[in-house]
Amino acid sequence: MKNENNVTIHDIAKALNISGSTVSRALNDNARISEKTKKAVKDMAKQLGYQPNALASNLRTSCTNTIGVIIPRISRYFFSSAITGIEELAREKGYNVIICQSNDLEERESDCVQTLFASRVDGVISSVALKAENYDHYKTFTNRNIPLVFFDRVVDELETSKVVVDDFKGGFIAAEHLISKGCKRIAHISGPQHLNIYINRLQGFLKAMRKHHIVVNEELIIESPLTREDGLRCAKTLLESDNPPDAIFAGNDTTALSIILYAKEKGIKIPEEVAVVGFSNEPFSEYLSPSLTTVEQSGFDVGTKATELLLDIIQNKTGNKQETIVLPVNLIERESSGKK
Amino acid sequence: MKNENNVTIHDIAKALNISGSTVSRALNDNARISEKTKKAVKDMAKQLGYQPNALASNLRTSCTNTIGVIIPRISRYFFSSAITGIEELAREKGYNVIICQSNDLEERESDCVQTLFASRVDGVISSVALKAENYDHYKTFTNRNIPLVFFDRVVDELETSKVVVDDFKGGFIAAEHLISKGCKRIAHISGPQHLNIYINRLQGFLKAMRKHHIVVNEELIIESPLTREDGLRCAKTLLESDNPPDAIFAGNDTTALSIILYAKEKGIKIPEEVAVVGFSNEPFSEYLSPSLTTVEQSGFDVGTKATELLLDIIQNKTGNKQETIVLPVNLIERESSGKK
DNA sequence: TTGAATTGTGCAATCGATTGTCTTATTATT
DNA sequence: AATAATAAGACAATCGATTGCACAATTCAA
Repeated sequence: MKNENNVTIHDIAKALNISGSTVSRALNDNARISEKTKKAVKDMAKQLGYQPNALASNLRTSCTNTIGVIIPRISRYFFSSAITGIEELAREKGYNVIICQSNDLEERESDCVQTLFASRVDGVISSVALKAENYDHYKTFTNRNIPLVFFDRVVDELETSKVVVDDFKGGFIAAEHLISKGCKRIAHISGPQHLNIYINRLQGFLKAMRKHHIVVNEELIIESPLTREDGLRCAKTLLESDNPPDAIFAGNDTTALSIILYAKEKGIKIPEEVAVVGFSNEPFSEYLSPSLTTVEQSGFDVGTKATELLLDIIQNKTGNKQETIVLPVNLIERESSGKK
Repeated sequence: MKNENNVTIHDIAKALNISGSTVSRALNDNARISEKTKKAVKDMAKQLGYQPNALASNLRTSCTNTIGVIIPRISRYFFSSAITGIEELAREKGYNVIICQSNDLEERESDCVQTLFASRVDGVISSVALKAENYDHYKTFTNRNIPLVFFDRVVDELETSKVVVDDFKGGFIAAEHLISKGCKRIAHISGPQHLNIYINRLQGFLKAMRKHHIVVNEELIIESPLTREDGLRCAKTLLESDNPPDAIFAGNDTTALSIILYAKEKGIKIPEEVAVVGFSNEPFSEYLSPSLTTVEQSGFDVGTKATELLLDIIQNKTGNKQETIVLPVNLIERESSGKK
């Protein structure tokens, strides 16, 4: 068992009989230090196994080179790939990433904010919790000018830069696709209407309906938390009604999955009796049978873009430009809507 | 735009006309401070919107209440659920979590180690990169007595506490299950043999074969990195041979997926012509058709257990007990091995 | 009443790296 | 040769919270 072997710049300084400040500057390639000294310092640092103590440095410079991420749940593929995108770019630019999960709860989200603030992150990327209705906790950052970028689940109330996918267009192309397949009674299972993404998907859907002069039946638009369980409830409601729809555009793939499973159980044929389109292109969607037609959104791209935006703000401090970036989506046609 | 509004204990001290040390002690509920003063301090702290600066505290106490996690890739469900388990418990115990992805590369893994060390994490939980063959970088932690716990992907070379699932038993029950279904020529696609998990799965498989007096044909045991692509190669090799197997136990679900897709493409019937069993119970496995029989392992439980172990070491510092905890697995029977 | 014990706070050093300012040595300029 | 300019490095303060020790005020025992 070796001893605490924590080498500091002062140990290097002592070994070379120079001052700590010189060591610090040498390690940071400061112009005021001669090449000779720099080399000596760096060699000695390596020899002693010196590893900088980020805590000390951060305290002094009050900049941690760390960005915080708040997401609902890491185990959802969209979010984990967003994180991959965030981490990739952040690391490349020399930033660390701290991840917190809100589990879609407001209280947890508030905890995450405190945690990240206590860690003095340089900026934050967040996607809000489904069940949050109050966003005051984010003021911890905005009040102190800590850059904040939202992605995917954004709310108008929070005035920051945002990165979203084109949910409106996603809803539109999903609906238009179903219309092109000859469907007439098209239902939509929408998500919580305080979140823009679900509002936009619904609006896109409605736009397509109007464009093609299809009367929208109110009974065919239902709101849902879009979970596996609630998806079953929706499936039941829609498919067991007196006048069931001939197509369903589900607010996400999870709900579409519930519908497919329910239909299979009841012997309802997809896509012949009811066509189904989801949203997200979750990894499982491709392997369902029938495979699921869905709107693809790249978590990786969203994460990367959000990070790009955040680092710009951190580094330039160019005031509050408050951009909203919209990334493209595209339809992946599969069997559930009739593709052979 | 508000000003930098960073309240420190000294601001509280000034406001109450007491010293900083008293404020610090009051906030930490030190016994030497009177209740009256404590209350005054806490009220003032709230009033001024004080938020402790973890950096300063960490620097002084050289303990960050943070644990580091190194995993191959967050987007694999097993790992993301492990993280969920880690985070859950860590948060409950007052620890933060920093996550780094190695992308299965040795170099990246080494970077992660540096990053976490620079952040002075109190302990580390790791699952090694597939492509790592040298593990010296972990000495950064072990040399300095920073607690380290491995999970799932562990190597004997590293002498630390470990949490794994019962891969041996997993291999055994998978094989025995296939045998019970009447399969005679059973193939196994194994993973890299420098990782215990794959060694153990293979050994469990072999044990079952021996137990049931089935001769193991060497051609039927192949090693693979277990990716989607390589799975196809394996499927081709096995299914197009002159004497194809009547069952395949794949080292993971991804490879099993490749086999199912390949078989579907070639019109080979599963499970009639060839039965398939996977490992992990990925989210998609249930929805494949045929649905995939697989060995379930709970990432969440593994993560939780690893955290429990790590926090024990951090808090008790009870030397190097070097436990290895083995969590149970169980077989989930589905269509790919004959379940109706 | 006096010395001892107890209680409540303040002082100042500390963690390790950074940085503004000062000092000394060296080189350039006229 | 004398002065200015530059280069290389040292000193010491600083970031914010913690903590060993000192000290004053109060209480208690004898």
